[in-house]
Amino acid sequence: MPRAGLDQATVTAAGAALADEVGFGALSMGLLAERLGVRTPSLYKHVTSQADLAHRIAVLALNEFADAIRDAIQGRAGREALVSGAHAMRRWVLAHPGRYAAGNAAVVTGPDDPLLPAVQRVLASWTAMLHGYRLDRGQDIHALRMLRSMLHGFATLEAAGSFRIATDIDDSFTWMLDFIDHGLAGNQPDSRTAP
Amino acid sequence: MPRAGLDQATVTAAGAALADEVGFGALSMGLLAERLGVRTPSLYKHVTSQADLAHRIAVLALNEFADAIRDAIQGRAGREALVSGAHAMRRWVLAHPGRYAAGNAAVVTGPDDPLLPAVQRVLASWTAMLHGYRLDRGQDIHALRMLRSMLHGFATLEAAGSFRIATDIDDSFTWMLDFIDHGLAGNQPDSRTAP
DNA sequence: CCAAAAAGCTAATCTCATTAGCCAGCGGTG
DNA sequence: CACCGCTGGCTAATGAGATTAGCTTTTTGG
Repeated sequence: MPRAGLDQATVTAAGAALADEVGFGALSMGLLAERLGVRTPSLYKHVTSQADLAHRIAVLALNEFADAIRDAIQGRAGREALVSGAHAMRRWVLAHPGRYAAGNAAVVTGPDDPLLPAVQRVLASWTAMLHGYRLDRGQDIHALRMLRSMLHGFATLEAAGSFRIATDIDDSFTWMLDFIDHGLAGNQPDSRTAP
Repeated sequence: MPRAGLDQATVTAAGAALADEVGFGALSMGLLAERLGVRTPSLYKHVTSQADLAHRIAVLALNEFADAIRDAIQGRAGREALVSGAHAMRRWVLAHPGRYAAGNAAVVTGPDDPLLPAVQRVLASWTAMLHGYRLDRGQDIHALRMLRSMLHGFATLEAAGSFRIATDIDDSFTWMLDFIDHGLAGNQPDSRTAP
């Protein structure tokens, strides 16, 4: 019988896809093996452990995530960049909840962990976007943390189904971005939208 | 030999304490049993399953969480209430990471789930706090969602050790609360603090 | 003091992750 | 074309955890 022809990348990609389908927490070696048409122990020829698999999925996920945000911010500035980037992030998380969870659960293991550059890429995009607001020195780090908190919090709460009231969640997200934009733009409500 | 004298409440409380110590994810029936000086199967005389235990911990946690926020907001309004409540929440999460994780992982199972009133209590406190800002009709729900996203996001990122830069995290938290307060107060930076 | 309910315990089952050891397909070499 | 070594897949076995079954003994109401 011919071999399945798996390799690290294939197994990782399949794991990521499966995590999106069944939830990162429900991802198991057995389920993944079945999905790949192989017996469970065979997976260990490509990943050293379930933790290793999870880490590889996280690296893959964070790079895709970084790509999505970078592309959404490209060529835009200020409010445009904020809104585009934030919506891209939200869309990506809703489309890839398992990958997002894997990325959040991952821990940097050492100085040459490929997770590190992936994380940096995400932060670099947000930082570049914030530069458009020309904040005072020292405010950048606070604004970045606030932005991350807000977007990450919104994404996880939404993914967890914690927004239960009927009011449209899209509206809340847009409202929140407006709030941030106005605040960052220096409390000058209409300065950016007036003709 | 005398009995250990356990009951549901004791087991749940011990489980919550253990979750705070070792992390909610590392909580196991065996570890809890050992902590209580009993054999693992004995726990099943008090909780029906590990999922049941986790749910009970979540209910306990959310009620304690609600208490902390209610107490912090009591007797204050506007910025005072926001800052006090937010700091109380942050302090509570840092002191009880396992409980907080249990509360987040919990899912409402039915219409008479005791988790429901606990969640409502938390939301009610935040809603009451926001009333102090006299927002326009329809804005409340958006502001509430933004507040939850921001605080939950900050708390989870901080608990996960995701804020790695040296800059003081306390400062970022305070900066974020100022940002929110200013925005909610209607983009009138000094209207609330001027004599 | 007695009987039933409650709370512990041991032994056994099941699900998973992981390891050990065997065997066959594949690619390159003579 | 036959051969060799590596690699990827397989079966069998181990070990941690959750959970269940069934037995025993403390507790408690009468």
